[in-house]
Amino acid sequence: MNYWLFKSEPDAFSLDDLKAMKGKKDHWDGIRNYQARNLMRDDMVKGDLGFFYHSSCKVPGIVGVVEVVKEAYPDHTAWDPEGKYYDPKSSPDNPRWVMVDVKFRQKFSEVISLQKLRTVAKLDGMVLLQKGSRLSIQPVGKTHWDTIIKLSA
DNA sequence: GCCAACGTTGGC
DNA sequence: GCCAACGTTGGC
Repeated sequence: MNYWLFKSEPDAFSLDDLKAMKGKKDHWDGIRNYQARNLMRDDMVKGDLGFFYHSSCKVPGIVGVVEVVKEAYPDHTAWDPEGKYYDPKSSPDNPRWVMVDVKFRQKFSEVISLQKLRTVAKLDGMVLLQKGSRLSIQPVGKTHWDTIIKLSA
């Protein structure tokens, strides 16, 4: 059982958007960073849980929890020349990018803001809080996970 | 909108 | 394989 953090701009795709999807699930497409891809492809398994993080918005922070319900498979949005995630170097024969499916699990009663997270000593070392960190899929340690879940209660 | 930090690209 | 130039991310 692994824990993760999924970053998304709520203007593009929010936790509420996920909740509103059929089956409350969707594919996590558009990842175009090798480190993030490798985490999804190599380490993410069905049943893993992840925080849903809202970035580039008024109050950046963790808004809820999602579950990985399908493991990595080719990201077909890379093959659409009209799409904004098009990558000519990816093809069905040789897919360069992958995605997973995630399902809505929980929305916190209030956002646990980045500002708040920075004040919690137990979260020292969390990838999200490291300077210059902009990885869009991040691993979260169990201790950090539990600490944040407690904060949400 | 600014800008620091980071990843990627491509010439050499 | 180095590294300068460029594009992107994301908090503020």
